[in-house]
Amino acid sequence: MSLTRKSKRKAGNFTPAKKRTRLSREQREQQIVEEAVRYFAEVGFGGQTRELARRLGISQSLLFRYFPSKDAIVERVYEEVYLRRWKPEWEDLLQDRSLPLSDRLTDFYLDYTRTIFEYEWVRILIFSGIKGVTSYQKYLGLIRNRILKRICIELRATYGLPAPVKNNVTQRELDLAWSLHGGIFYMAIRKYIYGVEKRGNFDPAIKDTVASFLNGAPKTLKSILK
Amino acid sequence: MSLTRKSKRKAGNFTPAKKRTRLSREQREQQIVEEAVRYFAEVGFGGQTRELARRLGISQSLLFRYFPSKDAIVERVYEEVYLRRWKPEWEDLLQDRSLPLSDRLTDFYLDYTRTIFEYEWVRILIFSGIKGVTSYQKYLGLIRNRILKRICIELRATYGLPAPVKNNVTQRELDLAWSLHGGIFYMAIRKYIYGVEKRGNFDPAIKDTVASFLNGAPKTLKSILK
DNA sequence: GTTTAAAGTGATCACTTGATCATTAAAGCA
DNA sequence: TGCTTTAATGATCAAGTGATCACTTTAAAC
Repeated sequence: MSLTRKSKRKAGNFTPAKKRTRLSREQREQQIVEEAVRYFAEVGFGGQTRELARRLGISQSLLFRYFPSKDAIVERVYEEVYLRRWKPEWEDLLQDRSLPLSDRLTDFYLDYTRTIFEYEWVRILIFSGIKGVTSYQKYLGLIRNRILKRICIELRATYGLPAPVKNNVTQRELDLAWSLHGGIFYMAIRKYIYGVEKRGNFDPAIKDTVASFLNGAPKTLKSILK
Repeated sequence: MSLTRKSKRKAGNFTPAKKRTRLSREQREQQIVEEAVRYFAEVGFGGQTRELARRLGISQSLLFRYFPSKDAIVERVYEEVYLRRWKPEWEDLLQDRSLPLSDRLTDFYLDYTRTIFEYEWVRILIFSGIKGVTSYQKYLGLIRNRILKRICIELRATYGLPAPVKNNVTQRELDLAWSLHGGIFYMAIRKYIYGVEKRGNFDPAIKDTVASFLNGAPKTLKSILK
């Protein structure tokens, strides 16, 4: 490619019969955000505004009429991805003692992974960790406090161990719950980050993992809690 | 800042008494690689050659006398990080049936994590996944074939299950081993990617995780293998 | 001390990339 | 239909960014 910028400009002679589509503020913004999620999930946050605009079929400058900067778009992408995917009913399900714990845990992880195991979600989550963004740290806080802590409490209740004082579980218990969670989440990493997993359905693997955890953790827990 | 590029050049009048250090080809190359590992681990592969040169205290152009392109530097960083950390003795340890399997598994994961749980290693591994680099896919292949498959075979031998034909274990068995591995590896991700873990020593968590796995997996395995 | 091979540098190129702004053109309203 | 509002655009700026190359300097060989 040897054309200079200048000659490129001059070359634009025949106008290719374009018609501007004029959307409402809200519609266009929504459209930009959706495409930004897709685009940045694919290429990372190093992606260019020009390419994003091209995919949207709009001019690059229009992006800056909706967002003050690229960073603002990125910030919005986080929001979109993290906040829209938390189901409060997960917490209820986990502590519904009318069901066996094995059913609760299995159902939770089947639904959790159905919600989370998605190309865009997993990749943006990893990208944001790398960029040092705190949104995902907040998200991990939710997992820890709303899910894993709950799991520890229910494990104690189910296997005849003393209930924790003021819901304070020990670090070692929590670590055990993290290893369950991490084992399941790592399936998503293998699939969406490394592309070494082709299958779409992890349900059998998840069921086995939860079953194995429930077979083994109680004994370990008992020894942890003396 | 309103200086143009041109005026900036002209402004360089007093020379700050610099003395070039002249190293041998091998020494300088080694130095560049080492700093590149540190630098790219910190900021990702989007980092600039100018900044890398600044950290090395050399001119940016010198980098291109040692590597034909930035990509070549990146490629070298992968090599450095992946290939130098595989210990063949791990495979021997895992199949040494004179030791109880629980000892073998625990010792392996304690040593594996001591080798791998390092800022540079974990971050570059994640970056390379994002860039679609195949080196890490190869690495995951090693884990799968040399470690996890071995673990499945030893589990069968230890718990009186039929040995696999030609060392071919089932997908479900392998998934279970992956969930152990992922659970442990996810600790590193939480620490080095998300920075939500401050402690340096994961040994107790690893011991508990392995113990819990060995308590629970055999029963699940038996049902998997009918 | 001189010579000289090669390590090292500064200036510069060509291109990229986020951001700005004067201008253009759709759509709603009179 | 003409008027007004504001969504949308193209050209352009300024600061990067990887890469190149003619020239400079160092340290080992003689």
